[in-house]
Amino acid sequence: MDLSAQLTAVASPQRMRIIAELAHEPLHVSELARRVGMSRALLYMHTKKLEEAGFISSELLLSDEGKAMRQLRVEDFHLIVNQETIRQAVETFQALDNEEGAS
Amino acid sequence: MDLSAQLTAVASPQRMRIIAELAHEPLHVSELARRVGMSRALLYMHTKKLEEAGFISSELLLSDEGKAMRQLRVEDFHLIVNQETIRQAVETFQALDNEEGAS
DNA sequence: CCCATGTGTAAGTTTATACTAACAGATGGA
DNA sequence: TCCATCTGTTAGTATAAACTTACACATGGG
Repeated sequence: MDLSAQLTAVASPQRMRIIAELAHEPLHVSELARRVGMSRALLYMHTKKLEEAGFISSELLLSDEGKAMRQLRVEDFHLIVNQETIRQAVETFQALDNEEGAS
Repeated sequence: MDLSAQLTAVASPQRMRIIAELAHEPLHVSELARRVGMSRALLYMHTKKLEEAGFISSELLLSDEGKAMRQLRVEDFHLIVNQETIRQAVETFQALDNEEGAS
């Protein structure tokens, strides 16, 4: 997962809101949807991006009533964005472009 | 300029490429367009976003031949993205939402 | 005068992202 | 059985971002 994709995933205010909410405590999908005020379908798209970028993780649990629930939690992460890290990221995806073009 | 807007501005691979190029040396618009391989019109949109977010700055100069040229250069910046900075950013734009709603 | 270089910008198209509505299935309790 | 809760997913729409094309204008040199 390159820096650009990670930043794209985290740049959205809605997804920041999700991270902030989960940083307070892990929650299952429906409860999170209520707290941030969005549909599960939409939340699903956002959490999918966050999970692919490594910001959150999910685990299937059984609640006390025996119902399956997906619990979401925040992963530890620490991104630094400056000239140096950007230069490195650009070198990385230029290398990837060369591989594709060389076939 | 909030964190979300800054991250949105810098998350694009094309804009990262522009920053990396300008980090090497300041350039005028047409020269930068040639190096990154895009039209001036498109470059204008990208540099506008980068300038609004504070990543680059521009200055109108006169070249040796007396032609007006806009020189672009990278500003110093250092963004940190973790649970703490995201939590702060979310508080900030929730406060803004309240101001709007209170009118 | 015309051409090459530089500047900015408006208008339209295309593509990606965000979002809504609707479906299908499971469990436990009244 | 029916209702409330939970899960996942598809298909369509609406909005935003990215990109192209084309214009207008300035300077210096052949």
